[in-house]
Amino acid sequence: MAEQEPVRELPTLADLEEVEEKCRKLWESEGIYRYHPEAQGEIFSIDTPPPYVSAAHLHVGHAMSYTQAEFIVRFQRMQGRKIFYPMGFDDNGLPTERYVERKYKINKRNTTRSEFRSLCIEETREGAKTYEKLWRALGLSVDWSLRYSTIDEHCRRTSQASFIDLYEKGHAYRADEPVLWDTHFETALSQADLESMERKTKLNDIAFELPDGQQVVISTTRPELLPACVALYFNPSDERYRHLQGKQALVPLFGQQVPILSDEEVLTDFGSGLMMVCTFGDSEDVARWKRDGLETRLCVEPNGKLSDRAGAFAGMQIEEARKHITDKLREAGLLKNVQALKQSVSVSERSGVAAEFVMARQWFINVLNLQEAILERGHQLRWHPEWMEVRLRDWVRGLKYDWNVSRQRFYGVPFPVWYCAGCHQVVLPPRELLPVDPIETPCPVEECPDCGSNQFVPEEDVMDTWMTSSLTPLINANWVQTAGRTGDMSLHPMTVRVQAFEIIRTWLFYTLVKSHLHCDSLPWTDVMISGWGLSEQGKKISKRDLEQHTDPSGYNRYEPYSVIKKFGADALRCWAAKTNLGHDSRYSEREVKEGRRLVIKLWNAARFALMNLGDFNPQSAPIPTGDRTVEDRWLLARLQQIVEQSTGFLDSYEYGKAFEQLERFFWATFCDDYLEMVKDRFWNPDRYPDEARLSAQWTLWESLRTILGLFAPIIPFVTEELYQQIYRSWETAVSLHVTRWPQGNPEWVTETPEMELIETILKTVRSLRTERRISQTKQLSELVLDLDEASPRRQEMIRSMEVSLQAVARATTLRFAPAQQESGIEGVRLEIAE
RNA sequence: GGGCGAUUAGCUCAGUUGGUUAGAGCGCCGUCUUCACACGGCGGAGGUCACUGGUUCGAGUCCAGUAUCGCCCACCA
Repeated sequence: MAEQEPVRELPTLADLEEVEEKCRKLWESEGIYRYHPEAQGEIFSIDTPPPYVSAAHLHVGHAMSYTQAEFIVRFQRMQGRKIFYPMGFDDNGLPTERYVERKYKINKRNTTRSEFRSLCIEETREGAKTYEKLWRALGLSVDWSLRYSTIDEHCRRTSQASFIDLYEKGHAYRADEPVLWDTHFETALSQADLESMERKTKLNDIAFELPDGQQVVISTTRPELLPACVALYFNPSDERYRHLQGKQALVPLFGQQVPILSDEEVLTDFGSGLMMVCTFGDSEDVARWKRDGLETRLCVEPNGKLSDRAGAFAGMQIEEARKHITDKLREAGLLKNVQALKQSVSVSERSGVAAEFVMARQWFINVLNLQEAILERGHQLRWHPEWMEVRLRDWVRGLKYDWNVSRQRFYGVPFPVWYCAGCHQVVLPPRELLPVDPIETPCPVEECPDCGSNQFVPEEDVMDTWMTSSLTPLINANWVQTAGRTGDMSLHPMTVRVQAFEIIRTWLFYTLVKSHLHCDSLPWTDVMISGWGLSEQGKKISKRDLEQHTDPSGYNRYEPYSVIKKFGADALRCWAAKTNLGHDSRYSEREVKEGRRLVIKLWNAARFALMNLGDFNPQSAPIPTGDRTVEDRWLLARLQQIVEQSTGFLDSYEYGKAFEQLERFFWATFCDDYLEMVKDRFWNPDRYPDEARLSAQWTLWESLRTILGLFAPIIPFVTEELYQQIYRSWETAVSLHVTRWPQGNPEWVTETPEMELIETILKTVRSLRTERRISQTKQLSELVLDLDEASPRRQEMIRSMEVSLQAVARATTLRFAPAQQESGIEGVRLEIAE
């Protein structure tokens, strides 16, 4: 125990911001979030999303999901676990590149790789500062010494080692195939980079000519792909076209001959029942091209313009070409019909442009052959909430392609690969050289082991950003053994992955794949999936929302840092705590204000307690629970129940339920009822034996301390300050957040049947006061109880509780006499007098 | 077209394994200020628990179906 005297008075709460700042400084200077590898105990480690720093349009939704995870961290820390809580930043990827492109008005074509990269690095550094400032302001109990950035040396080494390991184990392959392509960023994409979008389009019926001069009509939404047309298909059961089997048709405007083939999957009732297949309009075209060995006639260039194959239309963008080709067909009388059609198309998630197919040589990771294994892994995880698992299941079952990991971009981790100029053999560097950039580093191998050539070509592509972020558990566990980094493979699998639902198909899925392939294990044992914070209207908070509501004072109601400035981090956290895990939540400033009210109420309740503890010595012998007054035992019994429930809820990630019942208990039971009942013992000490007053003091002292502990994970700041002001000098822990989670006391559970009477009388008297416009705190001259019709047993019980009843009514005297008002207790009537 | 989630008081939401007159906060109405807090206390009004059937002694809670909203997925060219 410390030497200093306890604070015997709490000031009124003047400045919340100041209190929070004080706590931040304390936590930092005491290093209470530090991970201690050498300490004893069970590890609780958290794999938390490294945000895209450049997409720095932070809103309260981000604050919500990070905070929800952090409630659990604080709880587990107080449970005595060794907390490993790193924070990462994801600097790779198209979001960063797009941000830089827009900010500096540059693109892939008019800048150099190194210039582009340095701008990205600069921007991400700035972005990371904004995030770190917010996370600290929010009170996230992150160990900042464990931070990583997906572009830093350790992460590059880890991703490159991952690639090499996968290659050596035969899970990575290079293939020249039609790949999903983003014509804006001019890079390949993977299936996970797509999202589907509804759009209105036109279904065009176009006439093709047969050798005999007859016409057949096909239906297509993409007439601009006529130059790429390689076949027509009909359904073999379709009598209209059966006679065409094996014949050739002439493509209008472009003149190539294409075979007419049949396929059972062609719908007879869609359009004319005759479809054209191009290289490539969609994934179905790709499938038929592969299956039937169709010709390859690409007409869309990587930049989204039509190639020379399109003749007069070459150089036009797709949309533009569509219009011109349609016009031309119409002029020629070959456009037989046009109808509106609603269509869902795959677009690139990052650029929003429709995905095309382009032939390109790319690196792939085998995932199609892992579907069963990953489903099994997914099932081994403990999901919170459980129903989120179906999102992974649906995604894995719907996989169509292996994972394309090549990106024709600048800002990302390079492939650690050279190719032999002679025989194209893949050449990999030894692991100790990692990370490498093959563009800047000469190939470490002198001559090709296959052909002896000493000329090598570097791989110029970078890896998909998920190649790195899928490794966060291995980055944290220092799988590649980077010197000087904290963490080792005892951390893998980690305890819990926390993230929102939309990246289950990417981050969660790919991470499962990586740990499965590298370590034959799960990456973590638990996953905690949060929902989204939405606008008041229930919509995704957009960049425009953030910009529109900026008022001159600099306050923006969706911007978490200004919310914290205005209402306090504790208040914002309360809002996050009110949303059940996995559910979206409409942001509501009202709810944040409610949180602030709770913080203030807590302060004031503590202030009240302290006012009555001036002569209390916590080192004296406690009064045994059994010897305390019925009110005190009643409070303690309820508190014990709350302790047990809170613990159970938080253990199963149900912070929302824990908070809800705790808040209700604190406000209604502790403040409104218990504190009111206990006042009389302090205001009129002469009516009570010393033990009754001491009983109240012990109960206040212990229950307030317990309440602070229970609230600590949700509202860490104000509870810390109260701990420091009131309890610190009597305890050893430097911070509330490294004290043990409240255990309560099994002895607190006692039966207090009398309290039912007291509560009933309290309610009735309050009601009468309100009805007669008497202040609740005003001392009444008299409480009259009429027991004439009560049972002898009840009479006896009531008479034994005179002091309590008088106290609860705040009456100077208690008299038994006839009365008129129903008391709520059978056979008992009462009356009050001012 | 398939899947998941939601539908409970004016608003935002709780309602554990089906069990007596369905809860909270905000808002509203009324009222109370020497003695923690008016960012407070007390009292009150307000709900055919989306709809239709079914199981049951009994359903907001279980089953089937319908509708509306949101999200995810899906090749109808």
